[in-house]
Amino acid sequence: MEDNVPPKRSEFNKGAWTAEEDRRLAEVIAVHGARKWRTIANIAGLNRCGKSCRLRWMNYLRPNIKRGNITDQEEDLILRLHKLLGNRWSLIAGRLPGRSDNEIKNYWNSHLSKKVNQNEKQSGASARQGCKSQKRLVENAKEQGREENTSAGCEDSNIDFDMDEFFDFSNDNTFNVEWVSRFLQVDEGFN
DNA sequence: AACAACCTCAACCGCATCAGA
DNA sequence: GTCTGATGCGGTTGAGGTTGT
Repeated sequence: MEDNVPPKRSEFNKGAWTAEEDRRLAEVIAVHGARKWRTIANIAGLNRCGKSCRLRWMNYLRPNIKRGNITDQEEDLILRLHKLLGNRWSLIAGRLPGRSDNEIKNYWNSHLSKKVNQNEKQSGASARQGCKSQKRLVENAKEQGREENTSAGCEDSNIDFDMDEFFDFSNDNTFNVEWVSRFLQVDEGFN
């Protein structure tokens, strides 16, 4: 029955990574950089798919990665950003240095989603307020003269401007930083 | 002490998007 | 413009750990 079976991705190693695999992956990335993940997996002699290597690097091996001990400040920021962005974990993680999208997502699912649900039960209107907040976000952004680049979308919230670009703080976009922090302050009143 | 129920988090999967040929 | 492989993302799963009975 096993004859003539073509190689499949199911033949890759799965499950938890060993310390030796971690070491080999880190070594190869140190030399070749964190790209071409399939090549990296081959060079390292890891019987893992490229995706698996990337995930391991991004969530665990990457330099400066922080794991566990999410502070109150970070938690607060996650809550606020989730309110703005929804389940766009990579964007949220991008605002939390050293945190991975996977960790943020896990933390949300195991801790914060319950908190939020409880809060929403306590104040039934809060969900609607959240929508209002998002609408205000869009309207304010447009008022600030950013009508251009409004094509990409966030289907479930009817936000129709390019959130990725809007929240790209990486290129000295002080307008965004200041504006969002103002928004977050104003939004306090809705909680 | 033993077991069940629950929780956490690392890892996998499928899909969407991007980039190069 | 189209195709194909690579990459990135969010949802989901399951093993191991913790807590409650």
